[in-house]
Amino acid sequence: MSADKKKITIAIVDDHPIVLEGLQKVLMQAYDYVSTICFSTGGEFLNYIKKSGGGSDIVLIDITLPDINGIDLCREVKTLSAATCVLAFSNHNERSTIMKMLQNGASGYLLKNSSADEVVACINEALDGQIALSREAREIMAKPSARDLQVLPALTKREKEILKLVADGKTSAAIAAQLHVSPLTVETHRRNLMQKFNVKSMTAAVKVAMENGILG
Amino acid sequence: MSADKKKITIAIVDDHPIVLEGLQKVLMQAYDYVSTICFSTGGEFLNYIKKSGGGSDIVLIDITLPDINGIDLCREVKTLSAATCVLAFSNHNERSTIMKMLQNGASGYLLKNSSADEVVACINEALDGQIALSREAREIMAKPSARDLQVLPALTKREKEILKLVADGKTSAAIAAQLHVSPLTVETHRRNLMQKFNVKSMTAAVKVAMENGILG
DNA sequence: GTAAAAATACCGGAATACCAGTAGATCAAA
DNA sequence: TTTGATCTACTGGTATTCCGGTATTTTTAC
Repeated sequence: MSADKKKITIAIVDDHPIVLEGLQKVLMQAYDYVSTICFSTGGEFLNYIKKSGGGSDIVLIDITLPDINGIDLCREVKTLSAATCVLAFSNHNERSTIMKMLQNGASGYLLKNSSADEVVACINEALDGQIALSREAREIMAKPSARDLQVLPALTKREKEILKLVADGKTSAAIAAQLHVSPLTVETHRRNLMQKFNVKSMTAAVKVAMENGILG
Repeated sequence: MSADKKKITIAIVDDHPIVLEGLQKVLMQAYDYVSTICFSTGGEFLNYIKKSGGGSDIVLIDITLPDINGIDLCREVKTLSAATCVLAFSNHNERSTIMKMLQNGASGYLLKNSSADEVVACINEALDGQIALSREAREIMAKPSARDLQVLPALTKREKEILKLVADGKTSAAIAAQLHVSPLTVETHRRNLMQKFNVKSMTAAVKVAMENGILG
């Protein structure tokens, strides 16, 4: 892989100083003409884009950040500066997370356990206009589990509210009293919830909801 | 802080090559007389201890490793080589995880978002024979939440089995048939489960169990 | 302004879960 | 070997959920 002749700018947004150090070291070794610029929060990077007018060629974004999640940050970056290639650099190995990043305009996804070579290879692919996934990310995308394909039911506000109260062990009567509605209404919501989750009892509905982070 | 005159050996066990690079860079800058040695699995490090007879002065261990968890690895390291100071270097910010590491003989706990200075300071403290916690780890230890203090009920094999089936939406009759016992027995287990979790319905029990990773 | 979605509400009845208390059988550890 | 924990099982009764179908009102969105 020949080094790029024109100077490229790589930004890194990660709140782990040690990771910042490691990436900088790896990138300096791999590229002759590169400048790296580090940020520990999403806000700092967005400010930089606005002030510098254009931003970096590449940005590596951690999913977990102190002020904003990497998925939303990715969308904002692409809105402000469409030319910037966003690569996720994260520990999250859920298929749904990778999907969300790509949906929001990311050019690729790197698991944090990627080797230095892999990181550099992915950056090159991204610069080349391709979608760059690290080895493990590719594997995750290749074999979706049954759970990945299961479409989560869209719950209404009221349904979520009632689901939470049911999960707290409250009876329909107690919930009705608390929400100032008829117990019969609560019963209807329960039934709709079970239908949406495609389960036979609220116990199972709570389990599925917990698995998918809808509750708690 | 004056640099140590005698040569110290720092081992790092982490399956993230970038973190390895970063730590190496930081340690090289901070210490004149230091040699670092990296491992990406717990097994590799244990082999190294056995072969080298004694191991390193300090070892930084990630909690999440491919072959063994950092807590068990810590215990094994201390058994093989009591003189080695173990420092956890992890993303896990649960109070219970920090407690478990300390219980198993760790000399300290560093969150991965620690600064380079903090890492060096903690290593020095550990070398000095003290317990070294990073700023955030100290904060976590200082204010335990209600959930941290809540003692999880110890469930028997059978209880776990029945809890899982209940969470799948099965009725007592169905569970009884599956396990070849009386439905009345299943009812008794249900009641004991609710009592242990201190909740009023199995729905709530499932929620608490899911929150604490008892259920898949 | 109108159609779709959501929230509300009802009936009757069957199924199931929850409650309180008790107790024999089994098995592992002290 | 005896004690404690676990698993098993029962009686009898009450409370609650779940099922089916239906329908009005309020919000939301195009």
